[in-house]
Parts: sequence; C-alpha cells; structure tokens
Amino acid sequence: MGTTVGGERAVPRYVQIADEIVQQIRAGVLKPGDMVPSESELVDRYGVSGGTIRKAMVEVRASGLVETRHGKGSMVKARPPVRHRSSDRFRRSHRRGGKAAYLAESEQAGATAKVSVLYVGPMEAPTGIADRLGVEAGVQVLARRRLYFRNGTPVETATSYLPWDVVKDIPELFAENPGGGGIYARLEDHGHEFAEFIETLQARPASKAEASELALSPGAPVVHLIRNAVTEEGRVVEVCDTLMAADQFTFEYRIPAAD
Amino acid sequence: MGTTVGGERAVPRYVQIADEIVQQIRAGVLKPGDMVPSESELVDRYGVSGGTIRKAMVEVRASGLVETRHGKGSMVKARPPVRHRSSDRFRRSHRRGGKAAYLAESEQAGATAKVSVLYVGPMEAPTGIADRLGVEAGVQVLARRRLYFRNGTPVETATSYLPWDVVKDIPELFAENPGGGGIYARLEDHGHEFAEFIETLQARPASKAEASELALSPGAPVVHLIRNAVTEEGRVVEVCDTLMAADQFTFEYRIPAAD
DNA sequence: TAGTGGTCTAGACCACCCC
DNA sequence: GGGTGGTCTAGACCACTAT
Repeated sequence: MGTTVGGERAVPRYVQIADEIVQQIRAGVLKPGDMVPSESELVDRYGVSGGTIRKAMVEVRASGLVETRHGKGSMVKARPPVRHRSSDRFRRSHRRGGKAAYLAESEQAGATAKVSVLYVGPMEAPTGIADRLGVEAGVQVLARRRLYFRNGTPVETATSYLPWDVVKDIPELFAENPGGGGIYARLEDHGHEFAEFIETLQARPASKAEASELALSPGAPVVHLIRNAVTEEGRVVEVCDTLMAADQFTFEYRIPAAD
Repeated sequence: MGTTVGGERAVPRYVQIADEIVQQIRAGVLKPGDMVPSESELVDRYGVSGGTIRKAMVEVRASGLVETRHGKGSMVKARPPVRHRSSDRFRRSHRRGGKAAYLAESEQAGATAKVSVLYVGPMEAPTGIADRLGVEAGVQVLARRRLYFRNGTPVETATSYLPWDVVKDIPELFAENPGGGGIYARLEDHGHEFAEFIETLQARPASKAEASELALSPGAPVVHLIRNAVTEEGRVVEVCDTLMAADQFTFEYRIPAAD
C-alpha cells in the first residue's frame, strides 16, 4: 500500500531502517567482525518487503561501516584505522634514514603494510601525465605501478612516471625495490635536488573497475592524488598518479603563512 | 523473467543502460542544459521495467554529470567548473589586497559566487573543535556559519570557531561582513600574526542531511576539510570546519622539500 | 543443498512541478 | 490535470558460498 500511512513522517522507511542498523554499529551493539542479520531476516524483523531492505542495505554500505560479500552476507568492518598522510613525509631526513613513507606511516598507525609491484618498465606517456612531465604525449617514459595493502586489503594504487632521459642512467629505478629512501633518494643521489612537491587532490565515486581493484563497494568514494616532484632547476622529474580508498586516509597539509 | 537469457554477459542491464546514458553525455549527444529522457520514456526505449531504469539513473547520478529534481526530471549539469583551491590562498598580500579567497577563486574560474551568512554568534564549542582550539568542550566560542554558492547552487558550508577571549575586543568579527581581507585580516589587525595553517581533509559519502543542504544526490562524495589557523605564538586562534561537494573542487598543495 | 545477496518485473500509490 | 521522480510490494530467477 505505498508509503506507510497513519501519521507517518516524510523520511522513507528504508532510510529509517538503514539509520537504525548504522546506529547499532556505532553504538557497539554490532561489533567489528559481527555479521549483520541477513536480508530475509531483516524482512521478517521489520515487516517490509525485500526491496525495501535491499535499499536500506545500500545506504548502510554507503556508510563504509560494513563489507558485503555475495553468498555470504554483510560483516561489520574492522575499525577503519584511518591513517595520516602528512605533508612532512617528503623530508630529506626521512629519505636519508631509509624510510619509505608508506611503510613508516602504516607502522605508526599500528597496521601491517605490504607493497606489491605490478609493473616496472617503459610506457607511452598518457596525455595529462605527459603535460605535467613536460614531454610530448606518447613519448616513452618509465612507469612504476604498485598496489599498496594495509592489514591485508588493498587500499591504494600508485603509478610513478619518470622521463626516460632522467632514468636511463639510474639502474636502481628499473628494479622492483629501488633501495632505502625509495626512488626520491635515488634521484637525489644522481644530482636531482628537489625543491618542492605539488599535490592535487580530487574526490569522486569509484568506477566499477576501480571499486573491484580496491575491494570497495561500487560508488564508494576514492581520492585521486597526483603529485609533481619539482627539482631546484624547476624540472618535473616524476609524476605520481595515485588512487586511494577514501575511507582509509586523511590528508594533512601545513601551509606556511607566507607573504 | 529474471536476468536476460540467451548468451548474455555478466554485466547487469541497469549498468549497461547507465553507461550508455553517461556516454551520450560525455560524447555531447546530450549537452549541458538538456533534459535526460524521462524514466517512463526510457522504460519504453529499452524495454525494461521501471525498477531497472530507476537503478540505472542512480548510477548516472553517481557520475555527477546530471542533476535530478523531483517533479521535473534529470538535467545534464552545466560544465562542472571544478575550481582550484590552491595553498597560496592564505598569503598576506591577498588579504592586504582585500580579496576574499573564495570570491577570487571563483572569479578566476569564470563563475558567479555568493556567500550567505547563516549565523554569527556565541556557541558552545563542540568536542573535536574544542580540542583543536585548546579550550574545554562546552566553553563559549564565537561561531560564524556560512553557505557558499557558485553559479547559484550551494557547494560548500563552512563554520569558523574562535575563542572568546580572542574575539571579544574585535567587533568586526561579530558583523556579517568582517570587511576587506576577511576575518584573518581583522585578526592580524589586532596583533595575531599567523605562522601557518594546517588543513586536514577527509572524503566520504554525504549523509542525507548534508546531501540536501548541498543539493547533492544522496551518497555523493563530500570533502570534509578542517583548518587550524596558528599564530606566531603557536596558538590556534581559529578552527574552520568546512564541508564541500567533492565534484566542485580540486585541492592543490605545494610542499617545500625541507630537510 | 540450503542460505545468502543480486537482478528484474509489473504494478500500486505518493509527492512534487507546471500548465 | 497530466507528467515527473520517489517509495513500496510480492514474487521470480540467478549466482555465489558454505556444508
């Protein structure tokens, strides 16, 4: 009989149900690792149709508190140990200390971290990247593509692009592991002194493909971060194109109050 | 009869339809300002049920290319004039020039901008904000709540919180319009020299309430930005809590390669 | 095999918009 | 009033996961 009758409010039933479930999670009634009741059980409990429960669960998933798998059900996610990605991760002293920024940050947050190298080798520069590197589109550059895991789940993909004339004399950059301090340390070893890094962020919903790569619900937000590494000579010697699961990161930047 | 039979692929029909519509927009078949065909027309055109078209349109809305209004239909959005929010918006020279950062950035992007002041007055400091300001939770602070429009649509809400002992001698801060250069200029007028600003960003799906305030589709991503304004004495004299429609902004930060 | 989520249907009623 | 999107139903079939 359509919307509920008899002195009802404007807020749809499926939103009420979704809120109730989210509250139960936030209040700890449903703890991390617990299974959310199955959809058919919720149908009985709330006395609504399957379609309504279905929409409610879409809302619950959008909250990011729950992970749903097909024939299995919905499980309350382990605490999202949102990690800080602070702007001082690019300090030279960190590189000299041999710290890789990602691993250091994850350890600090008490999480296990893993990096999987997907590809290291030549690639034709995509437009957009080529613009930033100051080369022609389609020219050969070195691409380094990685997938980052935290606590066993993929949270970030990153691809670094470097101009060929910069990398051709630095064999370490072609290795899976470029050594302590990462590729920035190797570039500085070879006379490329960094002046600044410029990061551009944009948040948007994940495409289907991105969602599956990062094990997200489709439509969950991702953050697209592109970083230019600029040397003292004003040259961009690396562009890093990164896609992150938004609920796994916060970003912190310190902006000096310059004139 | 359930999913389409007879040699069909795994990709659901509603996704196919959504992709088709999105492609038509990206290809320019549907231009900004055009109306997307109504749902009942799409039902006829694709020969599927209303529920399927409904799910397809949810996907299309998630792309951010379309704006749907209730009794009216779905319109292709005017070019999302994604604006840059660069880190040099806090330069003293800009304040001395009397420029308000938001208006300047919008003009630069060729958009019309408007600010609506929702509230200026005392408020009990919310926890989280109080922590950042270095005051007790519940203590009275000055709150300044605004809603920012671009091209007529709301894109950002912002609330500034300032400790009472800082503001009590600066009457301009209680006015809707604090004068040229904004509240930061007034604070500097009264001896609060800024040393740095610290911005923290997090992207997440909008709640229902936030979605309606920013005229977004529910679940569309928002960026939650919190900024601490720190003086030379190391004191946080303002915390600005901002919620932005993610598709309306990119963020740019320049990070010096310090030691 | 039984239970789960995922897709789809066909139709109802409601609320909003505009003529 | 006639069109639009928004909610809800009751039931079907499919695909994945466990046992």
